[in-house]
Amino acid sequence: MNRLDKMEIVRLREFAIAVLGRQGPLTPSESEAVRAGLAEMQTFSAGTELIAEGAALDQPLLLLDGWAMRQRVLKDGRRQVFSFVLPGDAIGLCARRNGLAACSTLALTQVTLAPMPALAAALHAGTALGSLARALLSQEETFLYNHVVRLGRQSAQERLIGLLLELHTRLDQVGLAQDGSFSLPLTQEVLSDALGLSVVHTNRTLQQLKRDHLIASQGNNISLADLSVLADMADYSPLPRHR
Amino acid sequence: MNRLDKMEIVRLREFAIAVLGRQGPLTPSESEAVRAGLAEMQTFSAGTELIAEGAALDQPLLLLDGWAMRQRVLKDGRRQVFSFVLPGDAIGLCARRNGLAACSTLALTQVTLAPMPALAAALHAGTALGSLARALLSQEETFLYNHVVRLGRQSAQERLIGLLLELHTRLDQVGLAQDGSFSLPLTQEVLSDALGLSVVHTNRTLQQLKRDHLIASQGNNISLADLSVLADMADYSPLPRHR
DNA sequence: CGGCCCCTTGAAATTTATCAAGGGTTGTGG
DNA sequence: CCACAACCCTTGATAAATTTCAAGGGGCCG
Repeated sequence: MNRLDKMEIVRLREFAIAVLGRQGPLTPSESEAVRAGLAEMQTFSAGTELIAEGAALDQPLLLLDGWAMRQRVLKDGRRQVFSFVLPGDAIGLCARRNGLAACSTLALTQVTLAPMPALAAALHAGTALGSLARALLSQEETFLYNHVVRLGRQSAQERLIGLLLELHTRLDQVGLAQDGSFSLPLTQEVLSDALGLSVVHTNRTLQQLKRDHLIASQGNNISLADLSVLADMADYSPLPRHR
Repeated sequence: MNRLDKMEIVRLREFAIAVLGRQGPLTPSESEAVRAGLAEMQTFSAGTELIAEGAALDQPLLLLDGWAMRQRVLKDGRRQVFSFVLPGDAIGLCARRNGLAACSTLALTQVTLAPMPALAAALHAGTALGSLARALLSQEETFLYNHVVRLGRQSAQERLIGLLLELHTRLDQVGLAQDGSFSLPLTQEVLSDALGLSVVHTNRTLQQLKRDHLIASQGNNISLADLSVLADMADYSPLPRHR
């Protein structure tokens, strides 16, 4: 846990309110509950386990800053990363009573979270916050299905492009991408464990994409050269596939 | 759609009632609703699309007989099978309002289904049927996560064993496996599309398992020789991994 | 009988993993 | 301020897993 300066706290509050209000204005009582949650925001350092596999999902948290991931580790140490949790996403939100976590969630960077029981409360409501809560869950499901397709039926290059495009779409949605580029705080090892590849192969695939001028990077920043070309290469559609 | 003889209808009703009552006795009104649903059972032939990708999930159906699968097809024809739907499972059940199907569901064999709105109604109730409905959904989620691990981090042999063990566990749960053996109405092509392998490789992997006397088959029937040896080979645990 | 579907096989090509090692950067303690 | 460790990225060489291509066989059904 860590101190945030005042400016940062203000920024994160505004971010949260913008994200939660994406589907429409909140009701007064929802607003109140959101405000209360935001007052409790906390910061955790990279590597912290935010939710353990099998834990009860009863206290949704809104991720305000930083990245987290959902993962599982096999007996022999192999690891699979299921998904990434980005700012504006919820952790521990579940549409079922007594839901349990199917995998553990770890902070990938320093993260700031705020308890957001209002999300759970709104889940079955007809309000904008309710739609948002359900949209978060349904996106999560969609992303998992898309990930299965990548792992099961796509080449290394397609997997990588598909994942990068998905991350871009999601970050763009909350204002964290500019013109195809965004901060990607993942080691190649984490990326590999998400994509089901070896680190060496991930490295080479990334380099090939750079050589082909399809992506560029400096430090943690990555930039996707031509979204529509990339989307075509990986059979990627930014929106749910029906529609 | 197809005619069922009377004996078969009786058998399927009893099967449904046993499955739905697995978590405890139903309330009178639930019983009534279940009975009403069962009166409407229908049969569809193999290949029928039971739910289209993007369709509204508002009418849960209980699968009484036969197998179905959830799948998606890429632009170029590659296919990924996400999961199998076995007797006793629900199709079109969703914990969220206005949920949409993330993939399409197809009948793999001739199937018999009964509308079961009582499952949706019970989702947020404290009754035994409510627990069952939630258990069905949470199992489905668990299976999907397990499948991601298979595709991302396991070898062909591990994937195959893991899937066969999962199918065995699930069929055993509803009385459709005897002593490690069960009916497996899947072509090797479907199996391959689930496991993310080529048909040829699936075929060879299966044969190797047979040569090693780990499995045996005749026709659609498969039999798993030693469940604990197999479980060990594929890092498989029949129950949710926590516990 | 012919066609279709599914399973099987061999050979070759391709993709991906593994092994081993070196380089760069960063943070930390001497 | 330097030395060292830890971590991450990179590279080359080799091995292994998996795919692709091509073809043949068997069973089932119209």
